[in-house]
Amino acid sequence: MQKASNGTRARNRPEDQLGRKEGRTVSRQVLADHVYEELLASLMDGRLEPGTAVSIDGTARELDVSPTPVREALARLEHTGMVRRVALKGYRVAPVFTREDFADLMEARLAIEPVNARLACTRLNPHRLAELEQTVADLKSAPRGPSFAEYKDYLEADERFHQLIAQQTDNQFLVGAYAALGGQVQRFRLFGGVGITDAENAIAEHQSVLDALSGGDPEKAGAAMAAHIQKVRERAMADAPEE
Amino acid sequence: MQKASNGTRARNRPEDQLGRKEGRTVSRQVLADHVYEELLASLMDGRLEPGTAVSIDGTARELDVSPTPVREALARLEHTGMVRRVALKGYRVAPVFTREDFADLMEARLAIEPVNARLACTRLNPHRLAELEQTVADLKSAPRGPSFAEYKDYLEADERFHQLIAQQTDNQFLVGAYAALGGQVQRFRLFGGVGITDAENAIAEHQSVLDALSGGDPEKAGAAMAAHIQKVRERAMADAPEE
DNA sequence: CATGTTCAGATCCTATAGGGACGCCTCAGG
DNA sequence: CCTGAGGCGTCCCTATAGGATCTGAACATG
Repeated sequence: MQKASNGTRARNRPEDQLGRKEGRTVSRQVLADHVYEELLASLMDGRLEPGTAVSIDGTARELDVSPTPVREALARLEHTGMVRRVALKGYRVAPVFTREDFADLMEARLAIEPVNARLACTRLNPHRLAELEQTVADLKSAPRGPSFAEYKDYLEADERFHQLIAQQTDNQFLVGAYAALGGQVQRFRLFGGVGITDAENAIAEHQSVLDALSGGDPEKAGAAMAAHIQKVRERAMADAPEE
Repeated sequence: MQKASNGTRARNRPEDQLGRKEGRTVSRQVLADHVYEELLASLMDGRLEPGTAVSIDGTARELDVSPTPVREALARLEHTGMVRRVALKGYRVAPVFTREDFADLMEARLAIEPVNARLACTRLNPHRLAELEQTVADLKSAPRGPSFAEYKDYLEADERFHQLIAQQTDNQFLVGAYAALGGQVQRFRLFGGVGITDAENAIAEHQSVLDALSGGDPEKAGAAMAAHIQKVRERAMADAPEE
C-alpha cells in the first residue's frame, strides 16, 4: 500500500491534482471537487448512460481515491437531478426523458427564459454582448456530425448562449433557477438519441434573439426567446420516437 | 468507548433513531438524512443565525454521530443556498439578505409563480383544491405574535400555499424551480428581522388567488398571484430598514 | 506602536476498517 | 429438471485515525 504523505495518494496524473497554477495554489480545491467535476463531465458527455448504477466504491477505485470524497460529490450531484439515490441501494444515473418530461421541461423554460431575455436586455453591456455574439458565432461554426463527439461543441455553445443570458440578468435567483433546468437541458440530448437535425432553424432563432438584445428592445427579446423555445419543442416532439 | 453492534452508536434518544414505527423500518432512512433534516430545521427556525460557522466536527459531536454523515448532509445543503462552503475552511450559514437580494428574489418569483398559478388552475382537482382551502384557513387562524415562535405557523402556511400551487402544475421542473427559490423565501424572514406586519393584506391576497383558482380562470389566477407578489415586495421594501 | 513569527488547538479532509444487506452462484436434495 | 440453502463477493454506511491547514494569540523585533 504505497501512499504519499497523506490525503494525497499516489495518482496517475499528478499534474492535475489540485487547483494549482505554476506552483501557487489559486483556487483551493479539494479532492471531492475534482470527483464532482469528473462525474459531471461523465454525465454530460454521455459516458454514463441513464439507468446505470454509479457505485461509490467502484467510482472510488476508478478515480483512485477513497469512497469518502466520492460520497460527498454524489450528494451534491443528487441535488442537480442528474443522479438519483435510493437509501442503502446507492446512486444511479437519472432515467431518460419521456415525451412528457420533455414537454414539462419546455414549459418550465418557457416560463423562465423569456423573462431572462427581457431583463438581460435592460442590463446588457458591450462586453457581455460581445460574449454573446462570440457564442452565436461558435454555434454557426461548430461541426454537426452524426456522432456525439461531433455535435458536442454545438450543444455546448447552445447551452452557453442560454446560460449567458441568465447571467446577464444579474439576478442570482434567476441564474439559479435556470441552472437547475440547465443540467436537465443537457440531458435532453439523450431524449430518444436524436442528433442535431434542426441546426439551421435553431441558429436563425438564436440570431434573432441576439438581434433583439443588441437592438435594446426587451419585449422583442422576450418574444424572440419564447418563439425559439416553442419552435424547439415543436421540432423535437415531431422528431422524437413514439416510445 | 461504548458502541453498539455497528453503525448505531449509543444515542441519547434511541426512539427517534431511524425511520421506524412500531419497530418496523418503514422508509429506510440513513443517518445522513436525519442530519440533513436536523440542520435544515435549525436553519429554517433561525436557531442558526446567518454568518455562523457550521463546524462539521462540532455538529457531529452535538448530534452524536460521526463526521461522515454530517459532511454528506452539508454537501446536499450547500446546493440549496442555505449554507456556503469555502474549501478547507468549512461551512457557514449564508449571509442575510440585502435589499437588492430581496428585490432579485421577488423578481424571480414574479417570473415563476404566476405561471405556476395559471397552470395549476388548468389541472386542479377537488382534492387538491381542498388542501389549498385548508392552508388558507390555517393562514387565517395562525397566531401572529411578535416573536418568531409565534408567527412560525403563519410562515409555514404561507410557504405551503405557494408550494402546493407549484406541485399542482404536475411539472417536476417547475416544482424544482420553485423549491430552489422556496428555501430562500423562508430565509427572507431574516431580512431585517421584521415580523409579520402585513398579515391582513397578505391573507386577502391569498384568498383572491384561491378564488381565482377555484373559479377556474387561469388568467385571473396568474394575475392575482402576480399582484400578490408585487404587493409583498412593495410592503417589504417600505418596511425594511435602510441598512 | 506596528509588524512579522511561532506555536497550539481546532477544524477540515482523506483514508481505512468493519458491520450489515443484497445479489449471484454453487450445489445438494427432492 | 427444479428448488432452496449456504457461501462468497460487492456495495452501502458509519466510525475512527491521522496528516494538512487554518486561526488566533503570545511573543519577538524594527
